[in-house]
Amino acid sequence: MSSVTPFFIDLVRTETRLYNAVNTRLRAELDLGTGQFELMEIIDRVPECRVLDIVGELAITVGAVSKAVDRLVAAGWCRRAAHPQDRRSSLLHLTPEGDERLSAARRVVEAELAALTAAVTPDDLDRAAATLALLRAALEAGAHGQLG
Amino acid sequence: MSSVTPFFIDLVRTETRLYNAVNTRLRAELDLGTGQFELMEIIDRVPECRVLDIVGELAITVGAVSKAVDRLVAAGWCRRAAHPQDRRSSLLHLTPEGDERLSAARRVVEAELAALTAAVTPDDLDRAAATLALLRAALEAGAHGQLG
DNA sequence: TATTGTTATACTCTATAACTATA
DNA sequence: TATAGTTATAGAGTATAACAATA
Repeated sequence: MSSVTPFFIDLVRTETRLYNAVNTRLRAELDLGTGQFELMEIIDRVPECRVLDIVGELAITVGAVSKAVDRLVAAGWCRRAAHPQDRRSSLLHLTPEGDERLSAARRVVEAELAALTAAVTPDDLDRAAATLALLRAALEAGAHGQLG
Repeated sequence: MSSVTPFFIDLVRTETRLYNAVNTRLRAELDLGTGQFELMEIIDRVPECRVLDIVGELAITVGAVSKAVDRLVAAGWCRRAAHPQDRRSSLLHLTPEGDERLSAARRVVEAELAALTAAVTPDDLDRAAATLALLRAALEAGAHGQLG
């Protein structure tokens, strides 16, 4: 049987390099980190988004998300609104400025990624994407709310 | 044309979950982090390994590697030896204890990854691995020593 | 009691840069 | 001068856990 560890190592190395490159472009052009971009993507996509929704999707700690939201709020890109049914919780939504920043970031990210992945055929990339999506879904189904 | 961003997001999410799970197992069973495992893998594999060799492979900063090596040395798993030709540099090598720890870690990592990726067929996994390896090589060729 | 989030501590990593020693 | 590595600072991530407010 073949080993899975080399796949893991290539996955980690590729992720690091893509993430770093995207981060550099976003910082230079929009004064935004990749982490902030990911947070804003989720807040924009998930209806009535709460902090724990972000925790579940990013698989990072609730403390880290809470502080990251603080920074988005301080930047003027996000607001916390009172949750009508659950007063422990806040509903997160982007401000108009946040929405504009996110739209611009999406274009930068896509352009940078397209350039970086040009060495691989679209067909191979699509197949790898499908496998990763499947693997991701299986990992999320198995995690049951825990990180990892 | 199809978008590359969803591929990137699935890549990052999958990497995070696999990395977290491996990290949890290594911490619990060997009191070792995944980052330390990666460092020791490189030190073990690269002949006459120097700090900058690790920087080039992991795409993290030289400061982070220098401190990480400090921790490996403090744990008794690695030593710095004087470089015979270049006295600015040290040659890194694992101690016998480090070697044993690495061997044990390899088994834990492979077992954990095999369990986590069971939802994907070996054939699909091999193809995704080949695509990632190709993409990784292209990114490393393009980076020319810079991070990213 | 369990859940949602905030806050605190300590550690690791990030970028950036000053700095030493050597090539 | 350039390179190899160490060290320092500040910001952001990690785990862990105490904590408040609410379900």
